[in-house]
Amino acid sequence: MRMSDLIEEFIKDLFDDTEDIEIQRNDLAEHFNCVPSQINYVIATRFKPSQGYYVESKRGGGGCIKIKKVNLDKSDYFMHIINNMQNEITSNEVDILLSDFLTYNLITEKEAKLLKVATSDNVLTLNKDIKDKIRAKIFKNMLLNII
Amino acid sequence: MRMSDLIEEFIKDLFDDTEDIEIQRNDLAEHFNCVPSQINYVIATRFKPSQGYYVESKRGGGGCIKIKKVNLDKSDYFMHIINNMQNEITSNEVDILLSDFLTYNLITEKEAKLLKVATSDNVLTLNKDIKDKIRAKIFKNMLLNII
DNA sequence: TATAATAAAGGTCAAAGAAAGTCAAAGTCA
DNA sequence: TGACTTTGACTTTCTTTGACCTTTATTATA
Repeated sequence: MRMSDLIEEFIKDLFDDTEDIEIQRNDLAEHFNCVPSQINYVIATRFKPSQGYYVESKRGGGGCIKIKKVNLDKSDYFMHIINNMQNEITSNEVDILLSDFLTYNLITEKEAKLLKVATSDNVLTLNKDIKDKIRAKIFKNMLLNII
Repeated sequence: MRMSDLIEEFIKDLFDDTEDIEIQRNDLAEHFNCVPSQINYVIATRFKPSQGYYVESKRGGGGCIKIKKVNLDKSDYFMHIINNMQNEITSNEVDILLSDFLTYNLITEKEAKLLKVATSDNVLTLNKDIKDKIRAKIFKNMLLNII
């Protein structure tokens, strides 16, 4: 499994029953035996606002990275995601959203599978720019129907 | 025997008792001493939706190709539909199929709705010729995952 | 005490690496 | 000859790594 996926999982496990966590970049990097900037990569790709996370950090001695999960009720959460989604989305981003939805039991496995399939790269054989737009449309519209 | 046939056989043997497998293109190519793109050829020609397979992949470090096998015996009717569908379909034709599926209780209302949304004209804002092709792909692949 | 130096975080960005995808030319074989 | 197969150069996507930068806190010093 990919290092970045492990780190992502690790961080998500920290949200046990709180919605606010704090990590130290260097410690985490050491724990995973990777360069510190990899933590930034994971946060940048897996904890974006459009995925329902807010991140803030502080440098200097005692610095840290705080990640906050927006925790709304089901339909608000979806609306948040839908509203904050750009009008394009990559299949990677879809994967991450789906895994979040599943984690919080917002959708069923079957629905996740259908969302995934309908928006997958193998199915949407189009140029990248237009593909990501169509994907976003399909995704949003399907989501609206699942709510 | 042809290389492609050997590779096909090899992959099919991986479906031992699971219906989901994962391969690494480069490893497989190395194993068979062929160029990596030959794996794509095998997948493209022997693991099509009409043959009951759903494929997805991911690039980059730790990337892989996942193939899912659909059990056809149970769903002759679906396979018949998938097999006989041209590689393009209009939204009207989708409607007709969906209403048939519902009539015979092959899918749920919810699934029908999702199929409809994901393939609707409003969502697939593309030129007609390409639109009907993409629609067919989405439809087939979603169906495979509903079976 | 105010200031300067140092240490201790975290941030950025681009290059390198690791997969898989595409496409068309060349080869094979019935 | 025409359909299928093999090959390889080139592309795209995603991840990993590292050198260098900025911000903040602490400590030493005039």
